[in-house]
Amino acid sequence: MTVNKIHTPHLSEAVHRELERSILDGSLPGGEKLPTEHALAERYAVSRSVVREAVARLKAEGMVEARQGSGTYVAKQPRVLSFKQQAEAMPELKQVLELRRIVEVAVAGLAAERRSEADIKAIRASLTAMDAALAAGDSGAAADDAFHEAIAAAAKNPYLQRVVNFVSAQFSEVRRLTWEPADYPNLPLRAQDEHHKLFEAIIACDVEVAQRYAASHLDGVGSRLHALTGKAAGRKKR
Amino acid sequence: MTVNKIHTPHLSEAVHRELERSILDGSLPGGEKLPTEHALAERYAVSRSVVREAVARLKAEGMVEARQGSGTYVAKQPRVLSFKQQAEAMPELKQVLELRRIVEVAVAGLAAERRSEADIKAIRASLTAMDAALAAGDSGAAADDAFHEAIAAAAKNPYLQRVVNFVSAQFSEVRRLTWEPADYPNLPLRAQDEHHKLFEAIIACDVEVAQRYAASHLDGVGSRLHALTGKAAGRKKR
DNA sequence: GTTGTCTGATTGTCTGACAACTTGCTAATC
DNA sequence: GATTAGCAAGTTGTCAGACAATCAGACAAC
Repeated sequence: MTVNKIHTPHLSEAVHRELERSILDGSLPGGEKLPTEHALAERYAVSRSVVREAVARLKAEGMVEARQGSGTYVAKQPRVLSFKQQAEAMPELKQVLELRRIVEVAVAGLAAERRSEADIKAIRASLTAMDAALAAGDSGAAADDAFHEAIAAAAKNPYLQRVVNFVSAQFSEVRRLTWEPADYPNLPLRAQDEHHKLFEAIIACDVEVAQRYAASHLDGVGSRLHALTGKAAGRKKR
Repeated sequence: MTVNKIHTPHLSEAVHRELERSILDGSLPGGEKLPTEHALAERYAVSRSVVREAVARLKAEGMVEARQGSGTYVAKQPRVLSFKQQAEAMPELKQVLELRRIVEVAVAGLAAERRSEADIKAIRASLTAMDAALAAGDSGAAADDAFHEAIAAAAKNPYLQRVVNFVSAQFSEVRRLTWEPADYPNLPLRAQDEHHKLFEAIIACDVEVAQRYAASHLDGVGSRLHALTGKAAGRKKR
């Protein structure tokens, strides 16, 4: 039994995605009434059941609210959106980075304060994996992910962990590019140096130094993001 | 047209809630197979459509994954849960408070740095509403909510705003208790004093002072939480 | 042990019907 | 003219049954 098997696309998922896109791109603004189930079923050439299931998903996400006899309305101010949805709605990495910096600097300090031997072991393993990737000219993006996750786990606060995991996920593309050896030969080296210093501070239970290196590392991420953005734009013109 | 009208309970929502509870309380652990739609329909004495809609909601939340021909399984490691779901899974307010403190202190500084006249106006309105509630012996909980939201808006970062809104929502019960005049006559006064000082710092664009007052206020929230927890436990025994 | 086929089980979709609820229009009343 | 009550039409919520699509396990053949 493998729960993670790739599932096939279904109509209800496709309709859900389409409606979600319409809401997020502003075609269907907050408070607006969705077309009736009957109309949506016609538009997408599916049965009403499929539409209802797609709408049930939107309800679960708090994106719409249905009133029996009246219609289904886009939530006026979706209060509780998942981070995933927010990222899709607002792909502003610099703003994510700001959140990331605030949280990960604090997390680094807490990790230095609360880390166990097991935490150290996990962080070291990811660091070692990154070193190996560097030496082999491979991508260490996955190990880089694991590094940040391990530090967040060392902070011993699941809420902080989730925020870190979320912001980390938004940066997975940047991280992947950063680790492309052919494209940016020096970037992983610099980031890895910062990783090592952060790790030493966490081992040493030095809260302030850990925070300082985390801040420096995140600032480095910021400037690398800037560099990547510029270079990616340049490539697009070609 | 009022989008925020309280909606009537529906079967699909009740089944969704039940299943969600089973998953969150561990009765249905990660990777486990849900009963079949047919079985669930029998158990809850509803039609299969109702079950399907409830399950569609769970799918949207990433809590389950369905495999046609096999069954529906609890997600092994829900990676992207909404903050709401996380709160329900981990009702540890002290840990939420830690996240809250980290983020709201930073947000206070950013608000002092970035606030516009409109932001000031909004913050002042909520502060005024809290003053009025105090004078009238009413609950200022809603205005208290608005106060924190307005400050988060002044930080001009939607991600931070969402985190603040989320952690604020987790504290709505504490806030409500804090504003119960009969129960804790001095608590709102002390919190309001802190609100005013924070506001003055934001007006003055004084980042450090704003952060200091925010930190102090959040520490106050922490000790009030401790007091409320103790008192609430005491009341339960009676 | 591996591959192919078949069967039964389960989810996904469709259709039609009726219940429950909302909204707007019209008639009656003041 | 303003207000209220009743009703029809429209819309969502639920039910039931049928069939399509997919999966997992059993068993046979190699």
